[in-house]
Amino acid sequence: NVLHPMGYDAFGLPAEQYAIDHGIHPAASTHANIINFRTQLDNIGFSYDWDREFRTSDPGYYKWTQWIFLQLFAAFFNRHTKKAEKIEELVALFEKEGNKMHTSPGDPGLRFTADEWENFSEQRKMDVLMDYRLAYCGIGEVNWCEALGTVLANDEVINGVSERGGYPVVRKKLRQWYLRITEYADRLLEGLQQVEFSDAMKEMQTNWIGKSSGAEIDFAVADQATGVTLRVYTTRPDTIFGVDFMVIAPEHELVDIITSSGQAQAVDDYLTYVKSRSERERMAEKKISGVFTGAYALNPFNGRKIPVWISEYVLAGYGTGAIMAVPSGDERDHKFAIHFNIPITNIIGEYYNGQEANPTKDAILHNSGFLDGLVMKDAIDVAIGAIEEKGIGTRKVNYKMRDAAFSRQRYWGEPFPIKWIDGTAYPLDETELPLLLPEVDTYGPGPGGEGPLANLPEWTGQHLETNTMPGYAGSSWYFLRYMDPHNDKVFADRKATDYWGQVDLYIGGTEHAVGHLLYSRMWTKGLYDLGYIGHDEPYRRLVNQGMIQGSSRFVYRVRGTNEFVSAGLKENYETDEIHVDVNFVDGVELDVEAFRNWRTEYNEAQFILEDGKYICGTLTEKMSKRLYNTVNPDDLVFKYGADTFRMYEMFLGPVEMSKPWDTKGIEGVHRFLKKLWRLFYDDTKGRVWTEEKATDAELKVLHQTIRRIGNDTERFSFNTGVSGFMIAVNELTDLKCTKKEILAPLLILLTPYAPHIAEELWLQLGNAGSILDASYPVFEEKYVKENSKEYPVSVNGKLRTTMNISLEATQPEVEGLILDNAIVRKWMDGKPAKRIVYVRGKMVNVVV
RNA sequence: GCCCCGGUGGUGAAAUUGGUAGACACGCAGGACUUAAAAUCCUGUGGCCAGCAAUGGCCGUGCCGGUUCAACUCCGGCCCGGGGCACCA
Repeated sequence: NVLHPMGYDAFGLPAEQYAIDHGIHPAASTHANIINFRTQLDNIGFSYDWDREFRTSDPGYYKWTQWIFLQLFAAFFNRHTKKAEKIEELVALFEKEGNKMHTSPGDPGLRFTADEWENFSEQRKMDVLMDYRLAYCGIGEVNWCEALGTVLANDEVINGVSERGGYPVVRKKLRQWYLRITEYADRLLEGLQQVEFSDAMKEMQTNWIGKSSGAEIDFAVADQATGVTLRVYTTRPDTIFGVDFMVIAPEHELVDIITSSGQAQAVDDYLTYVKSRSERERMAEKKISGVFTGAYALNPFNGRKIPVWISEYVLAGYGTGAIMAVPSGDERDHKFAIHFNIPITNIIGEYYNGQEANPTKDAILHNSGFLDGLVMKDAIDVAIGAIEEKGIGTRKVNYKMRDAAFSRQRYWGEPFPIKWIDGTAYPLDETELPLLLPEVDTYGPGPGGEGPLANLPEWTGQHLETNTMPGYAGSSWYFLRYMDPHNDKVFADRKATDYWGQVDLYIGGTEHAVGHLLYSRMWTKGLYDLGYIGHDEPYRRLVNQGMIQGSSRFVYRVRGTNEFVSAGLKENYETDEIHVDVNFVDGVELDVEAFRNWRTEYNEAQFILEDGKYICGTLTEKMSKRLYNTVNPDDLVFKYGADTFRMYEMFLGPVEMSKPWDTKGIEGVHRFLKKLWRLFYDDTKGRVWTEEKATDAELKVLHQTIRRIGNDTERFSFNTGVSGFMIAVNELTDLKCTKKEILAPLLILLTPYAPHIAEELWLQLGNAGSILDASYPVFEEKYVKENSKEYPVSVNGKLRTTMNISLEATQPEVEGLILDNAIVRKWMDGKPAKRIVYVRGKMVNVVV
């Protein structure tokens, strides 16, 4: 019993941007695109269960996206039980014992007793709770994209520009909603051990989470009022005697406090410089820069004075925003020391060559006080022990992953079910869901960096949140909705989600590694913790399909002219490269006339040919309309039929592999299907299949094939599976085997590959019942007769017969034509039909 | 810079995990049927050498070494291509 659904993730930035660019409402453009997708999917003959179809932009769906958001809003992560729990339970604990057992993830320094909690104002209580919630609102540095007018998640920013559109992105402090995914860091890591993802995928997620263990250490700052300490995070406390300087991030809170008067101007200048640099510049050119604060920290073990510097290579957002620099062991620290002439202490003896840092853990420590003589990897624990004993630090685990930005200043997304009263966010009641996305006339940004909803008086009048949720909100739980798509009482009935359980097989691209796949894993864990579903990993097995790439063609226009030079001669001219529609190109040779007719500007184009031909340049790149290298599956389906098309795609190679689309070889697959057909029906003799008993040799072929294709299917090796069928058909042809006993079982195996032909032959064999799922799209079928001999000719799989046979009408024309002559003309290699007759339900007679 | 994944005929690729490398298909060459096409069928097709021939020999999975009776497969070091991360202490 297989759940094979399809639906549309229709909210989000791309859809809205497309709508803005084309001046239409996103709901309209989304709808038009869905209609188009559906037609193409049907054409290829996918057996999706369309009864379960939905769109994430439907109120009936996003009602539950909002509902799940409210559950996350009303939950916190209990670090002792390591799971999400209801926020009321936390409130009950606060009332009993304050927060001593549950420190605030958003404000780690916050401590209060039960009495203090009682005396907090309503607003204060809500503020405190906000710092615990799994979905929370806070002020944070975010990736702000001015051109898109919105905040982007880290994974939506590539090299300092937006993934969508390539616009500049800057850091900006804004009020934002977040998901506290960092609380799930360990669970997300552990979960990877029980799922079947590729090593590459697991590694991407592991690196993104970026768990590291070490220690936080407090260094006293010299000549300061008592109590001023500098807290650093390090994974290598064993190197503490090799610390030659400290570095704090430019945004660090101690910058103002510890900077000496003598260095004030220099520090000020440096901070100005850092501010002037965009995120992009910082990433592009990693210049060594920094400034001395004038202050010194004290090594807690030998009292040595260590200069404190400021540099942008230390990130404010990671660890404590401050590091202890060990130049002999860390490349960046080493370069910094050399650049600013800071003396380097060697603590690893001959492992350090004076030229470059050595990050080894195998050296024996020198110049290291009580750690002298220990191997570094053993010294780590010894050092942490001493640090904890002295009360100047603790063992500490850190993660690179940050909480996920969850709000967008856009229109086309789920509205937050949140009301703001006196600066405090209150959830709407469940009965108020769905909070409908209002109609708007324009999508321009609202005042003060707010979203378009802020322009609506009836919206802001109700104090509703003006941000909307990001594109990944709806896609974070849709697989659960497929299990129970029409339920209007709950997001999915527990019986349904328990029955279907995890997604057994998930097919998707690696681009989702650190986005969708991480977010949906977190949502699943949250719903599991709160008792709404019975499993905490959404996907049991993930397969990364390769991408079919486009093969682009270019023409070369001589600059400033309307003259085009063939690729082989272009070096002799100064030319501009122009993408040309691949449909005008046969291989690499341009159809000059088709090109002239393409656009009016080319009507008068002149060509400089080589050997009488115009040869185009080529490049393999992603398939995109913009690059004119798309192939429309409909055309190939029309020419060869859906079955040939499907089978050829499988035959191309392993599913995981990307490759340029090339129809070279599609004839071979088409020939296979025709050959298979001839085991059942002969061009001249008509029906040839029989009820005879099979021989041992024939049974051997059948059973070898069952085994081979069974194995190939298990291994996802569809390309070799296709080969398996070809071998079987060749062998059966050699044996002249036309026996139903052998052929019928093969049709069952063939069904996923060539469903229409398999189905039609199955029925022709007189078998009861369909081998296809009832939801399968059924195409037109034609049924022709020649001299009263019957020829079923599959139109689903579109096997072209030899058109030499002359066909006669056997029935007068009747009602409900499903074919017109234009279609038949293409079918019949340009020959028009004399008459098209619709008979016997779905059957059609065609006369040419 | 770091981390993954690849590299096999003219082409797409197989090789069930250490056991006859190149299955299957495309392309190409030759042949049969046909007035001729189309369709279909048959034969050959990694390279070099010997032979009229059946056939035989040698070399071959990016490069160089190693382990093994046996290596596309395992180990070490390079080269090239694709993808990911990017100052995370």
